Amino acid sequence: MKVLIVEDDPLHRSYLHEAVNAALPECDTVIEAENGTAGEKLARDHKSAHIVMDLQMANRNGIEAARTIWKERPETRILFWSNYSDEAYVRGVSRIVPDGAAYGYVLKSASDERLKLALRSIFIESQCVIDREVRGLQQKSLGQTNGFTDSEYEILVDIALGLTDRAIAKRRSLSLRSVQNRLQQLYDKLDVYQSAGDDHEDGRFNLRARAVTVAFLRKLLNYSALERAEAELQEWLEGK
Amino acid sequence: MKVLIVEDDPLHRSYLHEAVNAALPECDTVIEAENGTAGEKLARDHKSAHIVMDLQMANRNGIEAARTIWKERPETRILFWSNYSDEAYVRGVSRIVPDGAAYGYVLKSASDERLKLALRSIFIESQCVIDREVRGLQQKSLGQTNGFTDSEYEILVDIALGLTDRAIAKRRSLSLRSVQNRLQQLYDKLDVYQSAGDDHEDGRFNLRARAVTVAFLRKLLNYSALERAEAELQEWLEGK
DNA sequence: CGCCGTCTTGCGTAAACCCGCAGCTTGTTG
DNA sequence: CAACAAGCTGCGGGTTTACGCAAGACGGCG
Repeated sequence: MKVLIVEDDPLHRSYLHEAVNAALPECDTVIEAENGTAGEKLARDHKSAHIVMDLQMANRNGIEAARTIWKERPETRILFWSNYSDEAYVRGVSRIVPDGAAYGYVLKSASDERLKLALRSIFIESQCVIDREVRGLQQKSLGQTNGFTDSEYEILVDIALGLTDRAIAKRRSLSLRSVQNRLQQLYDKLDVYQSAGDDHEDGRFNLRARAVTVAFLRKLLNYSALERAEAELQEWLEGK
Repeated sequence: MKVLIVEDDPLHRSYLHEAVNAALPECDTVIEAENGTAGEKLARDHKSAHIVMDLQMANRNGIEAARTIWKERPETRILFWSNYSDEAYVRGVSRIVPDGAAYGYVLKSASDERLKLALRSIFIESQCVIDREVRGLQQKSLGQTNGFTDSEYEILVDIALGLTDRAIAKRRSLSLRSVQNRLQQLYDKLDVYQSAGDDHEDGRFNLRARAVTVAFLRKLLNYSALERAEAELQEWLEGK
């Protein structure tokens, strides 16, 4: 058995290396990549079926890399190992995991024990292992309670990118008014109307900009989500 | 000599611990904190004069912590050790360093050697050591070439927070029109007018929102900068 | 001191945005 | 099938933005 480790940070990389050796005696080879691009290439060359992947790497982030890897070989097992459980990441990951694929999401703050368990469960037993904290987000995100619909999230991204209502309408094939409806829905859920109890009418917010910031502060959005969205936008712009 | 290490990640923390021991034989005690809040407390209790500080920690980030520490004891020497050289961080740090204080900014990607050298230079020789890459940003940021004025940066933050023109005017004691002037200046510098060469008039951007995103993608802003700005905003709102 | 560049401010306009009202299309449920 | 909730869309109007034009204000500088 071969395991590929894709991770920026040399310290974490060698820690992972040890953890893999300790948890998987049946693993005879460990290879390492220090960014997403290299990771993709190695995965292809070695036909890796077992990958431990960091999200958030400078060069090309884990989600991008995982996406192309899964596109080529959907049965690949990937354990995501990340510092954060931002909703943006969680959403990003669950958007790209192929049907029935075995994968995992473990936080870096987890104990050695938990990491090793996750490694065995995913790579040997083909089980999905999702960190409890992350799991919570996923639930909330899928169930509607307090969570955001896909269309709400979509429009959030669109205004975050700086599109006008008209442009959004065109992109999503909606009428202007519908776009604005969704915006209002979004403003509602983000609770963007004034900072709590402040009744001065002068301290008003620009809802559109405020919504984006609030989303950021709540980790609904983060840098990597923006980056991806921007790339998609550019693509769309190309295609007229 | 006593050294205080403030760092989230246990791996990095122990790495730093070793590096300090190796670089500074004159150091007899090393204490560790795993977030900003704990760091501040330990610094106070131990009257630490030598600190290695991570930026970007979950609980309370390094800039906040450094600010309060420096407020109490401005002669404290702090070495910032960070993964990133976002302009937002660099700007954040240089805004809080007291006159004549010895401090350093080293990237985590630097070699062992460089880290050790920096430790000695700052703690023993009271020199400032700024990573070359970071230095570049600082220059650009101070010299006007291609960089952003303080007032431009200020208004960038204000729209990022989601304030209306009117609110900004009030906050910064300007007329509405002046605020809008500065905005235009900002839009200019960020080059927010249409995505390169696209002459379809439909693909237009909402300049205000777009500016924020572009700033984010260029790392002029980041999460921690937003967080701080938001806190300041709330303070201001309190004070009517 | 007069010239000049930078910054501030007011006026005015066209466009974009926020949003209530109301008619329609759907999918769901008893 | 009737009833109802949920989402799409057009209309209309009050606000906010973006920005050209032009008149001061302030700070060098020859």
